Amino acid sequence: MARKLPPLNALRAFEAAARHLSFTRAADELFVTQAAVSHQVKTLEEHLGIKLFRRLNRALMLTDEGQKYFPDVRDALDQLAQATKSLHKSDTSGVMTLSVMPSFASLWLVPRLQNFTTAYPDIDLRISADDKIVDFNQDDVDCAIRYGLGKWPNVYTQKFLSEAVFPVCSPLYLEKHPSLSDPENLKGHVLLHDYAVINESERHLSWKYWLAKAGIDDVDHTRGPKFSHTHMVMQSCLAGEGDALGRSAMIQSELDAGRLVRLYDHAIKSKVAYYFVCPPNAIERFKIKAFCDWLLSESPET
Amino acid sequence: MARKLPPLNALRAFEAAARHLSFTRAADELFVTQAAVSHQVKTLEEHLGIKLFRRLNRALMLTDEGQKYFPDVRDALDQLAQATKSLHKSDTSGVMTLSVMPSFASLWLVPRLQNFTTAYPDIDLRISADDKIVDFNQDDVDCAIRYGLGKWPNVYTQKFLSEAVFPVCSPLYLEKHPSLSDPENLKGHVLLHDYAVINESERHLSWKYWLAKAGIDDVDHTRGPKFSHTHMVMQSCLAGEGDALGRSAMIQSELDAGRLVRLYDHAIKSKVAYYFVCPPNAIERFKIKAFCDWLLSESPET
DNA sequence: ATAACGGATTAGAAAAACTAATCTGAACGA
DNA sequence: TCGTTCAGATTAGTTTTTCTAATCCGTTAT
Repeated sequence: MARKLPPLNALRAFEAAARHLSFTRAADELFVTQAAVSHQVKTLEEHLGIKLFRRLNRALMLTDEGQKYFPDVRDALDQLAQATKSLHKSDTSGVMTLSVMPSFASLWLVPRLQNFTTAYPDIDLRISADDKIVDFNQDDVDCAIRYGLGKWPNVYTQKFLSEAVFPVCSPLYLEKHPSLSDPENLKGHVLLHDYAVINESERHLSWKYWLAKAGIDDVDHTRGPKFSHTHMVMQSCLAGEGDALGRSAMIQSELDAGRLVRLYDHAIKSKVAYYFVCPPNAIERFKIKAFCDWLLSESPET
Repeated sequence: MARKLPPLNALRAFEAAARHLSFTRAADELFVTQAAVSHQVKTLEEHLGIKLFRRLNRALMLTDEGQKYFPDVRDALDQLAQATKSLHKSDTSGVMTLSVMPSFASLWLVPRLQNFTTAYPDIDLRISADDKIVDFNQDDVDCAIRYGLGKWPNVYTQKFLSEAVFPVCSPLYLEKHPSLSDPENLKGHVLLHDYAVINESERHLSWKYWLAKAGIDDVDHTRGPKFSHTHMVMQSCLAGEGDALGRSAMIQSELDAGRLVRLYDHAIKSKVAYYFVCPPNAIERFKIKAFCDWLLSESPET
């Protein structure tokens, strides 16, 4: 095909200058100096071999040729702007892929998801439940939910849910075990562990950390069954097999339903929280923005 | 208004890549490397926050969003290309200003001009008869005819008429004066001078130079009336008042009509000639090209 | 006269674009 | 299963373009 196009940035300058009939005002619009516009227009005129403006003493006017050229250029640029806007604003339908940790997906997200799909029936949300941190450049994913401190480079970040950690157990278990009015009583309890909690950033989810924070040093934090995933820990706990460290975000519905009860008020309010992340400009997109807004609306914190 | 446009050059790269479904082939079309296209597309995708391509192992395909964006971008760029082409090719009407030396205008150009205006009735040719050399950046002139060696910077140059210089007189004058079979006889003649001929590049138009070239050293080249313009010299000569140095380009019609006769065969074929000049790319314009072509067609040399 | 306006010009700084070289991962072929 | 090819990604450094700051110039308004 090999289209022959003039310098496109120069066209933009020309269009603005023609619209304003002033290099100075065009420069303001484009956030550059008057000199820049002057250069660009000159470049264009030289490229075309056609004078587009008649520079008068105090005014600027289009030559016949400029007069003829301007509407076409304006319309074409309008079309580009329009197409770009549509791309951002009106992608109200189609696939949107979200990457999320499996535990969060099953315990928090999925139970609430119906609200979203009802509100936006045209958005085909795909959940990619995976513990690895996605690279938006690499993986075919539009946005993600991440758990951490909110410091990730090169992404738009929006915190939507913070988390407190405290011991919970089933009412059944509570009946059968020593009073828990005092944390010391934990000595006689079965502690359920999530052994996926290994790295530093998640140590606040371990009994060791929680007991230390609570000032309890005579309970053996290594005792009790260990599970590979949070939801297995919770299943065990719901079944009345012991005490688990509950993450507020994950167990709210269980607490509400009375299937779990909270022991003591002492909670570790962690700095770690749940964040919505997406590529820096993707938040402009209708779908992405809609989902992010929905997350915030589902959060008890907003 | 403040239109919000993505990086335009990146759009061009995207369009080509989408059309070819290959960065490599797009790069070929745009005369850049594959890496450049890759960069540009990435820039665009980051700017938009939207992935436009799905990079597969061996193939490239558009994402849903890219699919939607592409036709709009293609059409807009087409429109720009079209508008630009129109500007160049189909400005078959309207004003076109030509700068030309007054002498050449009256003696060569104007007599022939009817042929041009008949062929292109929609082109409104304005003749700006002026001896100064125009600056296309400064003066509101589309093209010019210049007399010289054809070495002007920053302009498109097309030689269309070279010039020989030789003595002429009117038949009347010839009758009344000594035989002119021999250049020596010029001694008894009246020499008509063009005193506008002052600078080096025009010395070949002076009797002094011509006589020297003809190997005649016993004729006083300072004798005779002096006129400020070529056409005054010619008027005097036509009136039978003396011998003038005729410039072939200017007097062809007088010779043809028998109003002037040529003396001797000895002519100075000068390196100086008549050139059509215009801004470098202006020759792409229909009007300009048409005029230049017409000049060439009017020249006896083509 | 003189200030103000609006564009042009110039030189140099900043930013964008491009290239060359290399890497990657998948598919193809023997 | 190894090596080759293909197409895009990446990286670092260069080149080109674009932009700015400062100043100039001609005109107009006060």
